[in-house]
Amino acid sequence: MRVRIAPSPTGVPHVGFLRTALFNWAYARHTGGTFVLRIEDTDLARHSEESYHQMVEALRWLGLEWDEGVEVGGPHEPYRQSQRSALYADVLAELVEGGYVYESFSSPEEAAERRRAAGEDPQRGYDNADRDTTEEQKAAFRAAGREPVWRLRMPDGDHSFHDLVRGEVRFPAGSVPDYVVARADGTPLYTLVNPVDDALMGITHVLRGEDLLSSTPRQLALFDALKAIGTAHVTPLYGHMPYVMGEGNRKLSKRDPESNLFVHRERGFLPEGLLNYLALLGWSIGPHRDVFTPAEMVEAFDIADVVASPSRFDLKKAEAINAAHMRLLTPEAFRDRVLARLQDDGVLPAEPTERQVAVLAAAAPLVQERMVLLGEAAGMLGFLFVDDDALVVEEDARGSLRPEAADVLDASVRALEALEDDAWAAASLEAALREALVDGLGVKPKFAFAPLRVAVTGRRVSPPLFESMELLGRDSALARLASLRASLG
RNA sequence: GGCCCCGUUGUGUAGUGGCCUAGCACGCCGCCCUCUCAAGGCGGUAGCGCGGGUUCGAAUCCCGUCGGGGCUACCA
Repeated sequence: MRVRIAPSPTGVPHVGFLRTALFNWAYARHTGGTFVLRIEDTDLARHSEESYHQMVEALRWLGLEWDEGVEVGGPHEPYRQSQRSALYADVLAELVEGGYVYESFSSPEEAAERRRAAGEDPQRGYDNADRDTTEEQKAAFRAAGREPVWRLRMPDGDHSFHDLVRGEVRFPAGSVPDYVVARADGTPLYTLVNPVDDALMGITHVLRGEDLLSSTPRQLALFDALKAIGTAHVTPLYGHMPYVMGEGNRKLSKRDPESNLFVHRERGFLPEGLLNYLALLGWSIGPHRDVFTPAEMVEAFDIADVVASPSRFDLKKAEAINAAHMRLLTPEAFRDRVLARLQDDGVLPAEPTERQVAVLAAAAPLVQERMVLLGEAAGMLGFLFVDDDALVVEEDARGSLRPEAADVLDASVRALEALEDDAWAAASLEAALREALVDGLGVKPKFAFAPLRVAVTGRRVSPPLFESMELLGRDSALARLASLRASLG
């Protein structure tokens, strides 16, 4: 079993493509087959090296490692079409020799005109009229300075095949015209190159996007010819993945930020979280369950279980799945990922101090089930790694303060200062503050602790207050209480 | 226009003739818990596009219809 993905590096990595890549990868891993990465960069005008690197990076970030292909090599090198021109020229020559392709001099306008003259819809395209052009006519065209393209002669009759996800698909005779496989100058088109590479690389299953469904009869016809000339030995089975939709009723567009894998990474999705969500777009691991690991997916995945109908990319659901994966992480793994993210965000240095490492280790478990995305780490934990006088009290936090905040802070400071140094721990802090504020001032817990949270963390939402104060330490906590108190006048 | 694909609550799905008074998850709403926010618990909201068949029985099979999408390049 050999599958491949063949991205055209013309943009940023799109989640729809990545979902297709994921299904290919999972199927290969499930069956013990081989996953190939080939780059379709025949259209030099549109592809970019930067985009190529992004494709590779995106696949690796998601953990979709390929067994053969660019960067890792393999028995069918090279894996970039732009470097395989000689191969295509050979195959084209053999197709010409075998009479499977022919020279076609009609321009699109001429074909349309003939359709009109015959009373047909000109939009039906080329009409196979050049199949019988005589050598004399060809000579005349050439004498007139005209150049032909090469077209594959489509077999007569209906074209049907068994799609791995949709079942039997049939195209009636005459609905698929002979199509162009190479330009006049011999440069091959995608229509030739894609099946030729699949043939040469021994691809057995082509799992690709639904947009290619209607070109399948043409590729199957080419495969027949390739087999006849000895280039292909097996015809792959085809399966077409449904679209990933965006807002409204349209495909998730390249211009839609949600389509860009890197914006999700930047926001702090876990690779396994996003992978899990992508898998849910058209596949289900089973009833009553939708959170699973890549390994569990590999174990369960079968292309036959992919649904045929398009699905909408739902960021809310994606985030919920990611949140579940955050909680699934071991505390150590979670801490490590948070550390890396905090470093990326400039909250912690590349070489954190022992103290910072210790604080993070103690703090991470406090936020593991409060975070949906890694990107929230800086906001949730930043207060632990900032100097007291540099703490920013956010606007909405300050705005949430009630009139009794000053009294609460005063009482808190008094109670806290009375606390022995070795009693500076969450449980005793809570006991002391409850006594002073709830019992002493008669303020409801909800309102008693809010000003403290704002003072200590600068935010309305934070890790648990007493644990936070313990981590911060006595001096820092008291300084922040005093600071907010002073700003209240 | 032609051809192709698709059609279960707002979203993703389970469902392959009786287990379906259609399950699960996300979302949304409410309640509980609670130092915030989460997490967790409980409850609620909302669906088989429509019309005909076939059958004792249809979300499941057939036909039609409507709706949506795609393809229809000397792009990939």
